[in-house]
Amino acid sequence: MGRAPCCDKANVKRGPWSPDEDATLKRYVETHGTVGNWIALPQRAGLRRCGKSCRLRWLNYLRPDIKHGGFTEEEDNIIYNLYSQMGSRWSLIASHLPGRTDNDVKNYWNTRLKKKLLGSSGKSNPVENINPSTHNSLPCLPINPDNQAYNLAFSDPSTQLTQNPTMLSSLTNINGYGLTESYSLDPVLQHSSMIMSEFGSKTSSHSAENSSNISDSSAAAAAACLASLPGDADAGILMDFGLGFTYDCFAYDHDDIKPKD
DNA sequence: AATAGCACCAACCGCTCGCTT
DNA sequence: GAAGCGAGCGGTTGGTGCTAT
Repeated sequence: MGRAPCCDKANVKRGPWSPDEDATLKRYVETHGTVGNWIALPQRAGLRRCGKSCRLRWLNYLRPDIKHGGFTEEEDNIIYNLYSQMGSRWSLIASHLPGRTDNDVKNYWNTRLKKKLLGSSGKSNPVENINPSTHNSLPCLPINPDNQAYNLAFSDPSTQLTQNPTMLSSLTNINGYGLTESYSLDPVLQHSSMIMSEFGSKTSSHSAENSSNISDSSAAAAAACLASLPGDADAGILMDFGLGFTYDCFAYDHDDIKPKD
């Protein structure tokens, strides 16, 4: 048996809200507050609407402190940074933007910011250089003829790589890369990082040439991460070790990053 | 002027979480 | 501990207006 519906769908109105309905809901909430039962609210307020619909209408549109449209550059940057750290946790991201709702931020991201990032000028499309990686699979790094050192930035600053056997084993056995330095606090990104450089043999199966299937969300996360960097880094590698972040680790060319002023 | 395609955004849907009984 | 319920969340859809052809 399925779950009981939250309202009688045959007897509730759907679609856009009329000014009268808005006024009724607003009047009711301003008088009685939002604390309590949203499911019972429409009946008490005299609205033929689903309680969930009332809640959404109030939170996303009628609340007095709501800001609509006109996202600032500063807000864009906050969204970039937070999305790169936590992915599509819209309510959390919105909580850092006074007057913005999760729906607003989500719509703004999906319709504008994502496109802006993936097609950004000046920085090449990170999708070209990043491989998809999945839980417990080996991260994929590009072939690196110049023995380039990569910096690794972790989504969770408290990540203890050396105490995480799965992650450490993966990183030290992939693609001929090796960890050459111990932990430090990255002076640019302000979170823990680790230098890794290439050595030994490489396997072509992990080469950048095979990196065409990156998912949309991973590409967006990578783009957001690159956008948040202060320098000219134009590519990086996302790594997901299943720690609960959109990506757990981000490898990038450290020479591209300029120190903060 | 007509219309096809696109962008935007409000609203809906289904799921999970957490609280209460 | 299990079941029931409401709140909250994120993904998706559909309507509307704008732009290009």
